[in-house]
Amino acid sequence: MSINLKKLSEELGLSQTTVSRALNGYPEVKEATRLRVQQAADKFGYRPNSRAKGLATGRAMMIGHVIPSSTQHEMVNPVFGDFVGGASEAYARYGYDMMFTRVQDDTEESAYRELLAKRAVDGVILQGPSVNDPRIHLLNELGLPFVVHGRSTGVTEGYSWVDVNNKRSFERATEFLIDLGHRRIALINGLEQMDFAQRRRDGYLSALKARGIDVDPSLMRADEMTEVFGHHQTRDMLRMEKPPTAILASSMISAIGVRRAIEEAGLTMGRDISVITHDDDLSYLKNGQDVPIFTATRSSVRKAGEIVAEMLIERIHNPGQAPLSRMLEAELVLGRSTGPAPQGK
Amino acid sequence: MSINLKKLSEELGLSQTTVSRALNGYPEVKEATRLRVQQAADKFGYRPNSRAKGLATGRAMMIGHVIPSSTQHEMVNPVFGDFVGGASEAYARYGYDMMFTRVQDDTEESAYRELLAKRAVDGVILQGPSVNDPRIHLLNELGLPFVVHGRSTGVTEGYSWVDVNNKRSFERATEFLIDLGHRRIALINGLEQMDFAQRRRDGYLSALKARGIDVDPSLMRADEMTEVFGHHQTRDMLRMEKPPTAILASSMISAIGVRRAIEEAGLTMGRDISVITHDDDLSYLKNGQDVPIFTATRSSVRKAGEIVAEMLIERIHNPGQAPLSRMLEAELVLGRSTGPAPQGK
DNA sequence: TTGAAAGCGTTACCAT
DNA sequence: ATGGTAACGCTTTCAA
Repeated sequence: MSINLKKLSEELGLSQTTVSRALNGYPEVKEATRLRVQQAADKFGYRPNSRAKGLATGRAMMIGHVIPSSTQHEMVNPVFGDFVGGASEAYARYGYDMMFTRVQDDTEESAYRELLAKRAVDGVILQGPSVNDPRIHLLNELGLPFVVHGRSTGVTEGYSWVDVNNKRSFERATEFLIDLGHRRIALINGLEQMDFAQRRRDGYLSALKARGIDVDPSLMRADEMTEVFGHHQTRDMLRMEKPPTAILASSMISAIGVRRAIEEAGLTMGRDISVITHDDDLSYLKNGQDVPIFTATRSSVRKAGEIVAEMLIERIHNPGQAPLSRMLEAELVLGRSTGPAPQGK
Repeated sequence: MSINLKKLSEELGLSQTTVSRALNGYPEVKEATRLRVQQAADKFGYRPNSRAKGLATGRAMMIGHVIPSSTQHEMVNPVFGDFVGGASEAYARYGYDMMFTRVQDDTEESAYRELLAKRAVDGVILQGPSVNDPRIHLLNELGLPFVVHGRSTGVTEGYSWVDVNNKRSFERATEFLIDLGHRRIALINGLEQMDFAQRRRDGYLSALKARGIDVDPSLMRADEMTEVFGHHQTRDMLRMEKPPTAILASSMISAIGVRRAIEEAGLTMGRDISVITHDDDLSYLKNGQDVPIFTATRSSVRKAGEIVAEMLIERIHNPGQAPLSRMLEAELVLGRSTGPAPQGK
């Protein structure tokens, strides 16, 4: 059996109380004692049992992330990794751990209830909110501290959120393509009920309208952002009478399918057609001659993860405080690369 | 305050003992009683407090994953998501939760010690082993149950592992390119000290040698599998006097950089050059005319995650049992697509 | 078939 | 500045 508080205190000839206090930095313990305790603890590699500590303090020091299996591909989405990477960074700073629970789609609601009932977490982060997301009401009702990454159009009650300005990002990306001379710009978007997808679409439409360009609904495709989806939609659009000359892809993963379809069609990227998408930090390309155009929001997502996590911890520490929110501008990098848009055809 | 065992038992006019037994399926409780207890529990939404339960049973019902921050980009790697997705599926089946701990690179060892000392997890999964990975000895020494995803060449002591046959996969991919007529095949590999990278390289070399093709070291590049890396190496190789006609990329992410560099160079994929990489399930492309060639190992990785998790749980339940191991063949899909390799040039 | 009570390893309150 | 002890919420042993 490993060392515990009782053994450690016996070893030191002190009470458990004093040892505990010394280790937790309580001011009333004599400095000499604290030092002695600290050294003994180090020597024996003592760490308080987290279950016991949690039971005694009532805090789990754990943040929950619930992943519906339909969003399974989300975990595969680099953006998910970026977000989680940022969040875990913040958790580590405050001594929190991060827990993932995978649930069947129809069990998501009970998953939150259980997390709370089991007292397994001190709070949760809500990822990928849909329009009118019912989970927000549920969590408010449960009184489980949470912060949403993104927003949920239609929800009227208060909630804390951190979001990237998706609308503005896609507006700018679209404007950029228009500036390059493109007129037939396709949008490969995420599932329509996802809040971010709506905002991105709004940005796209807003840019087109501002420039007086007709919106062609057949150039707007929305579904789960898989590679297959990107491929099929692009293939179909390239077979149209007037195919798009540029494609704005809502996800790095679906963009892979987009590019595959372009390859298959025998077209050359950047000459016959332009693709613009979320991407890694591509500043390394900036000085290149034939730099592809792109938006770089991945680093913004990472930062969002950090901010969401901090906000959540803040809310856990100060329960009952009014909802907070924070809007982030995406770090956009729009490079010129594709030359003028293909004419006519 | 939420419902707990005490309140529930008072509500029922039974002892905590009986209620606990009823809920945990002990045989000695009368069926009528069990039913009554079960209904009341459902009604009040009672769930045992996981900290208290863990403290009483000595089991955390939690599996740990330690992520060194240098491997941070790993989380962004789709393969990481696939693996974790598979693992969490298995965890859920057995009632385990999944915990991530992010650590500074130099703190990784103490992270495991702490996880054990705090009794925060029942076992851990070791991901991304290097050659001669010191963590294996550490975990054996600590007696913390673990299973390695991958193997570690050079480690002589026993350990449980699940691995995909990386060597054979890359051997077959290389053979396939050779069959298409390619002679100058580049390998964009992961960090040399990673065990999987060595095995992949071995497979690549083995195929070249079997066909009597000279190995050109300048066509072999190895580093962290980022997009930037894939881009830079490809750009450099394309500027060589005798550039490669095919590129075998060890990661989907670096392959994105590879393709970017090819675009920049004004080359057309599948005509001027072929790229083959790990990828999603691309069976959807099978019937296409200009199907790109590829290997599909992502589904294998997912399955590996599931198997690793099951093996770990098995080991947690039966401590002291001899190490187990399991080798998986990657589900390879090698489609013909690129036509003959570019001649001369 | 049921119950009382002793743990599990902490923290925190109340004394001293 | 230190110690005794209750409490946290559950499981499990021992009795009945």
